[in-house]
Amino acid sequence: MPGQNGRAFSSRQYPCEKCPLRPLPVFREFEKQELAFVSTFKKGELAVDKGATVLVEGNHSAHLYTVLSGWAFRYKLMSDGRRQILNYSMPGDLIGLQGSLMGEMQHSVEALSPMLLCVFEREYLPELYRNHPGLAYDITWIASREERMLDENLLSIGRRTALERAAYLIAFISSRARAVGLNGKTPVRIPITQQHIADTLGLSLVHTNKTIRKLIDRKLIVWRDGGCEVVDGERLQELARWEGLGEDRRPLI
Amino acid sequence: MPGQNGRAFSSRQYPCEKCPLRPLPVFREFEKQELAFVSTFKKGELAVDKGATVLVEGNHSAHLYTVLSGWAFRYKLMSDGRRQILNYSMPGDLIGLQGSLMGEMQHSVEALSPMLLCVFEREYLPELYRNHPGLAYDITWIASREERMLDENLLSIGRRTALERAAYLIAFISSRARAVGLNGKTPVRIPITQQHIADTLGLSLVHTNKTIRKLIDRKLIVWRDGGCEVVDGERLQELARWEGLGEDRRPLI
DNA sequence: CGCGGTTTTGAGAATCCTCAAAACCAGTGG
DNA sequence: CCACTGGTTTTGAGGATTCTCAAAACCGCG
Repeated sequence: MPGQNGRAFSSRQYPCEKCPLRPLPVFREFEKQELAFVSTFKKGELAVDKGATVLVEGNHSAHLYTVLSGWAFRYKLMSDGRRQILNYSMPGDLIGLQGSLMGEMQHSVEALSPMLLCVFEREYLPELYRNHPGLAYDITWIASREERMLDENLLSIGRRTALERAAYLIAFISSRARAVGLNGKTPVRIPITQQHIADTLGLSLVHTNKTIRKLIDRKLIVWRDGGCEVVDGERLQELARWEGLGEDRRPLI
Repeated sequence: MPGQNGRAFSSRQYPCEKCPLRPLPVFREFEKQELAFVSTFKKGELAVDKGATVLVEGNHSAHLYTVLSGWAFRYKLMSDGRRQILNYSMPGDLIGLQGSLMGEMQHSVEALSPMLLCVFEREYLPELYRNHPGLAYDITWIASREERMLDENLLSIGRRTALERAAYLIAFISSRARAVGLNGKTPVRIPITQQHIADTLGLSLVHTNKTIRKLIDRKLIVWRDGGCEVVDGERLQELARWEGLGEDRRPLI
């Protein structure tokens, strides 16, 4: 049943055994039985359009997703409309864990590009914890990784200057994208607008624009096709005074 | 062996069965066998002085702690000394989970007051996951709760005005403290300096002082004995445009 | 060509910063 | 009891950053 509300449920297309992400070197090897369970845990796939809302703050979601392809962002709104983007999601990332654990979503998620999501049933989570301690550990690990990213973002918004912040954000997203193989011969195009950047950095749109322009003028990034590409990641990272991702292999649920 | 480095290891004083925190209504009931395991999981207690560093960024910690009493804060430093406080810890909170899962600590923790900590061995964590899925779930839940708090803090720093931010922070800490029964007849005294507040809100000390003063002048808080007390939590929350904690019962490891 | 979304520019105003010094306060030692 | 000390809070002032308002330019798309 395609098309409703920017969503389309498809029957499964990628069986977990042939997951296009799993072979990537960032993801740790899985036991055969772990893979088997994940496979039963997976209910199907969901295609969402660019701009579609995947999860809504305040809702009680029955599902949990892993991004197969595409980009999204997680955000919170204040009652008067102020928006804060909390983090970005890209292939391999889990979406909606907080909601699955705590009942109610405390943030919303919106697609930045067309996406393909693996859908998992929240109600199988207890079984996962009962019978697959390794996977349970992985899920905690993933939650902890998100926490680490938030720590870093908090440091950034709280203590970096506008220019450093912008440099950090773009270097950060680009590093993560690189880790999941989103760089072909040409660098990844990060599909965000300056409004998204502003809402991530805690700056106004106007000032964000002037800041981004500096990065462009210094030839650290380019802006094209409604998105941004990193030209010189090294200098970007240096400008941000950022130590880098420092991530090893990680699990993929 | 008391005294070294502001720490003192004591043999166990509070057996888990007589935990002074567990009876509080915020904490969910535990199964007998869960309690038994937590009891074996607990290695002893650690007393730390005010100002002592409990965990250091970059270190590989063998332990995991639960706060029995006292206050602490979690923070990150940039190479040039800028500090960002990420969150506060109070009785019932777990400390050092990130380090236990990911190997290396990505933040430091410092005591705001004398503290008593329950010490757990990190190496028993796999056993916990293997034999106590309920507790494993709880740990993930706790990680997720921390993530939720960080989301909220990020929204605050990114999108609230200085006055709203200060109001939010104090209302937030005070709500959490109230939940774990830190309010006697008189309101809790939050043992922080304005420098801590500045480093949490991402503001300078001078501006923080002027902002806090407004809260005092409006009789929303008082400042005394080197700390702050909430006078009117309702109006504080309203001023911050904050929805409140909205927390149900939670596990206590 | 017209349209909506996005980026860019300019300008004055508000917020927030740094620097610098004073006031305050608890604890320490004379 | 008093002076001294270090940490914390307070005040003032000028300057930098960032904001809001407003409008223009740009750009892909129907």
